[in-house]
Amino acid sequence: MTEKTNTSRRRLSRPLVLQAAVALADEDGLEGFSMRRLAQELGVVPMALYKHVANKDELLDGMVDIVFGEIDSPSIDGDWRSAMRRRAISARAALKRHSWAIGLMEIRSPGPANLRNHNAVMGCLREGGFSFETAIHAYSVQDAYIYGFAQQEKTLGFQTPGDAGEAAQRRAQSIGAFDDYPYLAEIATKLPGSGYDNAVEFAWGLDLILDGLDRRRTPDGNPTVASSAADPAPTRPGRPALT
Amino acid sequence: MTEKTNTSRRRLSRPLVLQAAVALADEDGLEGFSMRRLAQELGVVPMALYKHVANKDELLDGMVDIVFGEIDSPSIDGDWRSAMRRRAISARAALKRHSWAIGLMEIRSPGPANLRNHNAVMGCLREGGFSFETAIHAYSVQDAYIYGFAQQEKTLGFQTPGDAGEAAQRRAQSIGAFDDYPYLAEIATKLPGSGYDNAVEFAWGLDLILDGLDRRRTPDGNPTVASSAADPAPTRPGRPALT
DNA sequence: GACTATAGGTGTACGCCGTACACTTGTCAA
DNA sequence: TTGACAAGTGTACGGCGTACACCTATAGTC
Repeated sequence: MTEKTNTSRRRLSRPLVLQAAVALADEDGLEGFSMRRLAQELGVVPMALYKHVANKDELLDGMVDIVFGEIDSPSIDGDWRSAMRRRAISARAALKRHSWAIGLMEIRSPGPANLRNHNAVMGCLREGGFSFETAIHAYSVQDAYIYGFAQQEKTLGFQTPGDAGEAAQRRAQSIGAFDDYPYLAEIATKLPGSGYDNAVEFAWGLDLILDGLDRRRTPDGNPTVASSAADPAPTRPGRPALT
Repeated sequence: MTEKTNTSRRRLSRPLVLQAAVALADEDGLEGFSMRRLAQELGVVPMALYKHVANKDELLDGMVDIVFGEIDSPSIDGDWRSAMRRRAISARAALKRHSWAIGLMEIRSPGPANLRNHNAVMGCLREGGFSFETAIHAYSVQDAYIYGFAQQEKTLGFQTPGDAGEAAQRRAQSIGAFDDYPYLAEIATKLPGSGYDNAVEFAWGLDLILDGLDRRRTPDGNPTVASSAADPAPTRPGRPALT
């Protein structure tokens, strides 16, 4: 089970390499992930990989785009709010499945799935009645929250309600910090019984943000950045008029 | 200017090592940062560092806690909202100064400055009238936003309004994606003239979140998690009663 | 079926990395 | 002056990404 478990025989291909790479990172995290480990997993010598990917960075780009491909692309028609909510929740799920990707989603140079998703988000907001400026803001605040939350969730590393409090308690006690930090102590003692759940936590903040966006969506909202009069969304099917 | 510019002579110390490490990471980023480079910068052989830090991980812990120390700790008395706003803005500033720390703030095991800050935030919320459950939510959504925004800002890498549009344009064009992604194209063409500013952007989302928190702060707010009746904050000066 | 071009797998090697372990040396208390 | 001990040194090991030259198995032609 440790050697060449995967994929019958040699004769690699780029998709096969990418897929094996994602699987390996899912298992071992990004620290355990190396070109040499991946090659071994594929039953091949390390340098063989370089016939299919330019280098490790480019490999990571491809892996990240696979994760992007697992995120719901909102449709342009329909309720912007529920579409955004669905996308955010599916993004959190994807990042939970592939938590090695969390630091990378925004760093690697964007692949096709990334571009498609981002275009769809922006389109959904524009067609949902957001001005250009406000759509940019809305985009920014949502993505910051999604990726930031995923990062936190990865760190704290508890998923079941039971674990949550234990983790907090272990942490605080290991520092011996209860006396100096009464409010942290409150967390350590109260969280265990509170039925804390990361999915609920994520939704709470997400809905707070979506509420706020809805409230700022109206065309008479505050244009915080220089903007001209009416700004219609790009013409739908093809390429918009771009001066 | 490349060799032993720093700190006159040998005779290291832990704070000196940490400080030099932060400086080096500020300059070269985390990729360029290695024990060997740091030792060289200090005019010392690599193994000398290990007399003052246990290993690279522990060194990173110390570096991160220095960054935490540069973040405003909110005071417990006074307006919770302005205190939270100040903390968030100072956190963004610190992460901008030390952008290498962005992926690390939540991963490394917490140091004293970290604990102090987190305790102060929780205290500020509790004394500001948030129920325990809501304070946890408030905490989570704020930190996710702050760290997520910092991550995005680091990636996009533009700071001056001028750069912003150029970066977007360069990005989109390098992919040749204009035709397929009209809404991304809109960003690429409109952002340059819009006076985009990361500080404004950050504040927009931050205020959206703080508005939402204020709206949910009232004691009759929705206790999403199991909670008993009245839950007073921990008694102020010393350690609260913890059953 | 034999021949050959070439895509794809191999072997070796280099310079980086973190750090274990045994050593020398500089400093300060007695 | 001495000697203990903290601090800096030198050497070495295994792992990393990957450059470069090499071999080989397949596929298209006759």
